[in-house]
Amino acid sequence: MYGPVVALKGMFTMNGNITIDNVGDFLKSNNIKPSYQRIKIFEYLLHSKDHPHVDEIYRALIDRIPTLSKTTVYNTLSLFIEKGIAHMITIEGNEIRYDADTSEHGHFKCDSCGRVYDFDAEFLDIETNLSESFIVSQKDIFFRGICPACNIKN
Amino acid sequence: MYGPVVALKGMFTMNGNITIDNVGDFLKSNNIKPSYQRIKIFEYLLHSKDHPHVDEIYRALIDRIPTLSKTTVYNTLSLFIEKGIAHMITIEGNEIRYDADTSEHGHFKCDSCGRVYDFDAEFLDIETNLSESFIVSQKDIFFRGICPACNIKN
DNA sequence: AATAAATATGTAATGATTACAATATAAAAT
DNA sequence: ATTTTATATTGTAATCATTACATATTTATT
Repeated sequence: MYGPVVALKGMFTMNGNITIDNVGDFLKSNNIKPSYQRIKIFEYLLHSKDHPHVDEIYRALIDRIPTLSKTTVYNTLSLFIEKGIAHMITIEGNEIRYDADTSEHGHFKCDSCGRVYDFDAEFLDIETNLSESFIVSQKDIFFRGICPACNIKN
Repeated sequence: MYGPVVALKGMFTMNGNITIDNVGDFLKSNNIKPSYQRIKIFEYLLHSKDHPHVDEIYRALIDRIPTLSKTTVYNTLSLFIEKGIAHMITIEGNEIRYDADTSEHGHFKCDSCGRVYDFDAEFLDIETNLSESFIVSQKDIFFRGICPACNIKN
């Protein structure tokens, strides 16, 4: 799961500005055939900072790809997750959000405005009583509360 | 939010065996009128270890409360969350689960069998770069992977 | 008991996700 | 190049959890 692709992953998730060609190569190197839709969807994931739902991705791309189907967005995201180049993040129960930044980081959701913020977190520091027999493949940290912008207003 | 009720909370969430009367008092002390449905729903939350969805709660209680409505389950859980005696936990995108254990702990979901395990985690140890202007009211840690039982099988 | 307030219920509506069959595109083979 | 095969995309319909809302029931108050 964490083969030589990891380096590429870092390269792409750290800076937000990459070209179409690179995304194609990136998909190929993860055993994903780089169709136009897949490239555009992954590009959007990379550049969007707000952990979009499927509907946001669809609405953002429908102008450029008039034939785009929501099913394709669902299928493509499932594929990305299966191949490990995107994460499904669990912010709230009834809306699935996606994140191309597969590096470990936390999410903060503001209960007032609904915005989702990223933050860095030292996952290695978390001490748990989980036995070694549990194979952990993904770690998520999720905080909620009131963000600075909303705190000032009220 | 963290008033004198905290002690009671601890009392109830640590051991699983309590009487109906206690739950009634507990609800009252949290400004919730203890109707029969509310008591039964909270009892089920307390005794179930698998972080049930609404549907599980409903199916578990419909025999004892034949007139029970799913809407009541939803309303009641929303009330519990509003009053701070239950948490909505975000295990996966399309299913909301509930937990009466409001003490800080992590959840592990097995990708193979789907079971959800609790584990203790030292939340205070988590170092983040979140500015102090963020008011954090809830912290969740969520791991996923393969549990020991499924690991042996495969 | 009568009135008012709070709870519970049932039905219908919403909205995200999935299933599935059909179409289109790309790759491989002859 | 044409046929064949596999892969990807699309659209429609079905499913399922959740919410909205109006009605009925229960509980509390006078």
